[in-house]
Amino acid sequence: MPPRFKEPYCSAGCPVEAALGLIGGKWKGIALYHLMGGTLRFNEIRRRIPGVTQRMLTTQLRELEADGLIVRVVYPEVPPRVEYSLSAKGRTLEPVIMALKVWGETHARSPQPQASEAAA
Amino acid sequence: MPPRFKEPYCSAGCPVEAALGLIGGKWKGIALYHLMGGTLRFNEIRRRIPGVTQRMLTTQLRELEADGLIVRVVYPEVPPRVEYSLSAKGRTLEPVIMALKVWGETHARSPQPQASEAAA
DNA sequence: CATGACAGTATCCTTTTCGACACTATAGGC
DNA sequence: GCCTATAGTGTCGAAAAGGATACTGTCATG
Repeated sequence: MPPRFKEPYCSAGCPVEAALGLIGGKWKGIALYHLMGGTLRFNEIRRRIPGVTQRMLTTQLRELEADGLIVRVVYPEVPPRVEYSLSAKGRTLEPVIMALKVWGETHARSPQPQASEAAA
Repeated sequence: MPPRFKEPYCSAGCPVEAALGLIGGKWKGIALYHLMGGTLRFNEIRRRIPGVTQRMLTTQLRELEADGLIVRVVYPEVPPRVEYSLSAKGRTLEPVIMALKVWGETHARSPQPQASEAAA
């Protein structure tokens, strides 16, 4: 849980930090983004996010659930099946995530994911 | 500097994390927010953000500067005068910050600053 | 002369976050 | 019997972020 706002230390800019506190986890943005495409199982999300470990993904998803942004449904089957989807509150985040995404695509292409096509 | 995206580990959700990496510092959101109101001196920002230390504010502002989001102008005067303002790139963040702010105001009133009016 | 404002630095420390790895339990395929 | 897949948990350690405090140097004020 992000310990961002323990006290009402800030005046007007605070909601910004509050929102950031909820979606600021390292993998939360991507997870939410993928869930915007619809319900996904745990390993489906995991496969969509190369580099994340189970433990990390579990943690992040649980925090999102605790914050009421996603819904976690466990089917008492074997092998286990757990489905994640956005909650109503989570869906209200779509414009925010999209604003972040559009801005990132336009202005933050820092991680330029090519190191070999400089001259290609 | 936020070491968020060292490798191109993610596909489509990545710009979201990239954007988050730039504005995700603890005080960056508020600082940017206040700078949207116009140019401010160091201590003016500081006074607008109760709870931040010089060191933290310096760090965050320098990172924002390094990321090209704000402009820092030093006037070779005595006593020193340093003015901070949004860069052109920083101004493109306004809709993002505002989306965050609106969402936070609407959905993230978590820090409900009361703990004694439960039965009152 | 002492103090405060300005805009920081330097040093140290604590908290938080992130990540690697091993482990659970069951079922199905070979 | 062994391996894989499912969705995790537990433990440990490293790294990063955040924070407390003290210090710089000059000028104006009292």
